[in-house]
Amino acid sequence: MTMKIATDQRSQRKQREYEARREEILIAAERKFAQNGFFKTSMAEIAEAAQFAMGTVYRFFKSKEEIYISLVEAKVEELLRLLEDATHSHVSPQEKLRAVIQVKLAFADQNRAFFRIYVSEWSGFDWTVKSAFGERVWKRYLAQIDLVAKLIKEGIKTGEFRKVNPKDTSLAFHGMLNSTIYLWILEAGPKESLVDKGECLGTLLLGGLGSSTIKRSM
Amino acid sequence: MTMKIATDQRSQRKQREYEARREEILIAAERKFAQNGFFKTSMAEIAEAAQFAMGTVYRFFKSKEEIYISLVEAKVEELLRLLEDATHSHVSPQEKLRAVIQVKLAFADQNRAFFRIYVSEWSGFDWTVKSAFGERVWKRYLAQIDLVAKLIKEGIKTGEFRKVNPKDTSLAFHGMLNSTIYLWILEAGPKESLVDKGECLGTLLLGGLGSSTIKRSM
DNA sequence: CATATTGTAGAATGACCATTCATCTTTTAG
DNA sequence: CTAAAAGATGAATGGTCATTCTACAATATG
Repeated sequence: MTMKIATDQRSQRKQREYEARREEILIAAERKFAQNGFFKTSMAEIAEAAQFAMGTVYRFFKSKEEIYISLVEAKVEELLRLLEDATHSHVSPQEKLRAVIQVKLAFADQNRAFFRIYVSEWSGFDWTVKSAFGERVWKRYLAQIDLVAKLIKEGIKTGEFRKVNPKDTSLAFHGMLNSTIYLWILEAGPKESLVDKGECLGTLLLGGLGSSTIKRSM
Repeated sequence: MTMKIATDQRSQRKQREYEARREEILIAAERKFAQNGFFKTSMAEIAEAAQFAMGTVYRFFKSKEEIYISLVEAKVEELLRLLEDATHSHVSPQEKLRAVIQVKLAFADQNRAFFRIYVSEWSGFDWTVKSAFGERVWKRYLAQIDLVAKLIKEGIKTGEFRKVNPKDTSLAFHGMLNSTIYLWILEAGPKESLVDKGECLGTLLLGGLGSSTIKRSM
């Protein structure tokens, strides 16, 4: 019996170590993919960056594609979850909208390397990796759009927002966010804070560019 | 002498035919690249689509990369020129902004296949093809942003626009446009008109989402 | 019409890289 | 300590192209 327990514990440790190694590979791969993209990153590079031999990497992932998929999918899901949470913890549509901005920008701030991949893929992804995957990621993106579209619809109902097409507007909103994030990734060293731009974006979206006296019900 | 002229004319025809063939290859390549992206399009496919043998394609372009570059660069330049023209033929910043929207959407409408490439590259391009090129294309994109940023600055000066950060706002504006274009490319058959969405985008940008009474001087 | 020149063809070459596998090393367990 | 088992290794394999090259066709020239 004691034997059994000891064995259990040891295999638990094994399990943990396995996960840790897997994680290390993912992190190394994230760095490489962000640097050179999917096609121009070789398994040899990934293995080297993770400090394993190629064969070993294959013990953890059955293909290069699988690494990529694991990477992107995990993060996309995390982001979506964060967004959902954020919108649950606010009441007015306007506040929710601002929360979405904050969450997304903060996430990008935290996951710079990943976003480098994601933003360049969200648009043209289907042709990169098998489409079953592309579709799953795409679904998540549409879910984000939907989430915001619902907010907008809600706001229209309460009279807080003008009568617009919710989906188109949500889409435009995401475009605003993504382009802001992407330029920041390309240009900024860690100098300017991405999150700071959220305030401006929120105001722009809500109040528009026109100079007619704006009532910003903060 | 007559000889000379005849030869000249013949060589002119040759010249024309050369250009025409080159063009044909570009068109075929555009279709293929839009379909499968840069990496997953082989020279064999391009050659077949253009109805030439591979060796022949290489008489016109020295590499696959060169085909891609010619393709994207020509269009990017055209778009930028169109945008510049459009902004010269209007007076108020607001009109100019709406013109930008119209031109860009109309261009996408006309160049569906190309935009499929462009929008997926504008963000993550550096890793696809040599960066000297990536940079040139990127410059054009920044030029678009600058163009609009200037409009905005102008509008702020005339009091027509609110006091915002012109560059950030311009960036957000382009994000709106690009995401709208891209979803349209992915989803729509030729059913809905992209250009029709321009009206909504313009109004959203100028008047914002907030329900405060908007004065749309349209 | 003959031949020189220019254009076309697509098979052969060579580089690259994901994946596999025979071998070596470490860990486990009796 | 020692024989299995499990893990790690990186050279070898095989497939996929971009690019080149040699042979073939069309066109120009005299």
